[in-house]
Amino acid sequence: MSGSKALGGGAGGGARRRRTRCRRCQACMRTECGECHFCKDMKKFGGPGRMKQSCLLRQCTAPVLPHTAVCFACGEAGKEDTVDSEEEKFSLSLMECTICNEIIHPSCLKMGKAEGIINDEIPNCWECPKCHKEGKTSKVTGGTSSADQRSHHREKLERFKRMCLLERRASSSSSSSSSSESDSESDSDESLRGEQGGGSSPSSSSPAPPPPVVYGNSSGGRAERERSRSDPPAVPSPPRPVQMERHLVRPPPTCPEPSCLPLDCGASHIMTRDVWLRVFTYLSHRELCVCMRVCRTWSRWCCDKRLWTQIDLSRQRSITPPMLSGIIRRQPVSLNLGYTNISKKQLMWLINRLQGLLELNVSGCPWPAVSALCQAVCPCLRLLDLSRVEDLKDSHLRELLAPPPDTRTGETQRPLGRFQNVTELRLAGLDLTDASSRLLVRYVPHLTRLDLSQSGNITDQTVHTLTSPISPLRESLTHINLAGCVKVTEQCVPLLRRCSSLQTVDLRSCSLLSSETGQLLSFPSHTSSSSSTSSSSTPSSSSAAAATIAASSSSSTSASSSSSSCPPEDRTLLKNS
DNA sequence: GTCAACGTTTGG
DNA sequence: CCAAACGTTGAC
Repeated sequence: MSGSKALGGGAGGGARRRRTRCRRCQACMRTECGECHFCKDMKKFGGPGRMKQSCLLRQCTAPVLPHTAVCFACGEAGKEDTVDSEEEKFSLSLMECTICNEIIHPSCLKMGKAEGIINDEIPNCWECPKCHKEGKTSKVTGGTSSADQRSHHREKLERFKRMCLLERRASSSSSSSSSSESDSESDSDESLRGEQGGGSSPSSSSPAPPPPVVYGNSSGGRAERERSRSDPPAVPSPPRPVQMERHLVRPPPTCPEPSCLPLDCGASHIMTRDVWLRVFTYLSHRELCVCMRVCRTWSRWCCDKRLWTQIDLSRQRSITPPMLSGIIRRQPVSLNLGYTNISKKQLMWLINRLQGLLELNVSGCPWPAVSALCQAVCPCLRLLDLSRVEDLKDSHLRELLAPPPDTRTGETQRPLGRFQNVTELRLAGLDLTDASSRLLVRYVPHLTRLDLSQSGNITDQTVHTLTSPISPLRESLTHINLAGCVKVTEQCVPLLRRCSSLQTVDLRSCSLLSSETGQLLSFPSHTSSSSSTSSSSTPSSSSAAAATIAASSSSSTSASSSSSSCPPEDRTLLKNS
C-alpha cells in the first residue's frame, strides 16, 4: 500500500495492514549475511541504503499481523491466548482475509466461520466466509467511484486470475482431487510430492499448527522474483498483491503431526508415527510418494525430512515449480541437480532456501544457470560438484569462488571465498587451465578431495601450485583425481609427494605418463609434515594408508578407500621415489 | 524520534 | 519484465 490507500467500500475491508516480522523464526533470529544484494545496499554495510529491503537470509518465514491490528467488528485485538482449545483459539484470533483485507475474529462473524478458507501458509490468514461465498465472482463490482478503487479492483482481479492460474497448473499436474483451495499442495512429479495434499480446506476450522514457513519474499529479491516459466513453487494459496507474489513453502516440521493415526471410529491406529516412520525408511522415494496419497496423516509423515536427506533429481528433463517447493519442504542435506535444465533463477531460489545443504551437484548444467551460485551464500556446503558444467571457464570459476568484489571498504577480514568450507570439489571435464589452481589454493583452503579428471589443459603447473609450500591444500588434500589429464607428466609425481595427507591419486589415462605411473596411486600418510617422505611413518592412521604401507613393504592388496579398484601398481610410485 | 523493511511505483 | 527506488508503516 505504500499508498495509504484506504480502499473503502468493497467487501467492507479496511486498508490492508502491513505484515511484520514474527521475530521468532530461524530467519528472524539470524544475523544479516552482509553479502547478499540487500545487505550490500544497507548503510551499515557501506551501501547507499536506497533499497531498504531485508537481508535475503533473514526473510521472515511467518510474517504476522502488526500488534496494532484489531478486529473489524469489535475493535479488539486477538485473544487466542486466553483460551486453551484449538477451536477457541481460532475463534478468538484475528484472521486477515486475503481478498477483502478485513481483519476479524471468526467469532465476531455472523456467518459460519467454517466457511472460510484458511491459508495455513501464513499465520492468521484466510479467505473470509463472506468473500468465499461471493467468492470468485466478487470481481469488479461495477464502476464504483474513484479510479483509485477501480485500479484496486483490477489489481484484485489480476491477483485472482493469477491464483487460478497457479491452481490450475498445480492441480493439472498433480492428480489431486477437486478441492485445491487453501491447503492443497501442488507437487506433481513422482519423485517429489508435496506434503499434506489432503484437501481439507473448508472443513478444517482450526488453524493449522503454526508451521515453519519458508516465506519467499519477492520484494525486489531477484531470487524470488521467479515468474513465468521459472516460477518457483506454485503454491495455490491466496495470493498477495499482484506484483508481490510471495511464495510460501513450508518445510516439514521435525516431527510432522500427528503422533498417531486417527481412525474413523475415533480411536487411533495401534501403530504410532514413530513406528510408521521406521517402516517408511525402507521405502524408496517413489514409494513414499505413493504412500503420501493414502491419507493426510501419511502425507505429512512421509514428508518427514529424515526420509529425504538426499534428493536426486539428476537428469530430470525439467525442474518444475512443484519440484522446487517439494525440495524446500524436505530440506535435504544432499541435492543432486546434475544434468537438469534448471534455470538460474530456480537455482538461486533454491539455494537461498536450503541453508542446511551440505552437498550440491550441478554437474552437466549450463553455466548460465550455475552462475546463480555466484550470488549465493551457502556456508554449510561441503561438497560441490561442478563437473562438466557447460562452458565453465577459469573466469567463471573465479566469479564463483572469489568473495564478492566489494568486501566493504576496510577489508579487515581476510576475504575468504563463498565456498570456503567446501572440502570436496569436483571439476571434472571442464575447460580449466592452470590458472584455476590458484583460485583453489586461495579460496577453498579446506579441500580434501579434488577431482580434476578429464581436464585437457591442466599441466604439472597445477600440481605445483596445489602442492606448493604456501598452499593450504598441501596439508589438506587426501584424494586427487587427475585421470585423463593428458598434459600432466611424470614430473607431477614427486610434487604430489609433498602432500602430507594424500592417500590416493588417480593418474589413469594420462598419456604422458608411463604405464607404470599412470595408475591409481596410493600414498602412505605422513604423520609429520616434514618434506622428506619418511617411509617410517607408523601405519596407525587410516586403513587406506595402512593398506598402502603394507603394499609398499610386502604386497597385500591395497584397498583404496575411495575407489574400488586399486591395483598393486601403487608400489610403482614408492619405487620411483 | 530512529531504524527496519513492506509493498508499490518507476525506469531501463 | 525485472530490478531499483521510494513512501510509508510498524517496532521500539
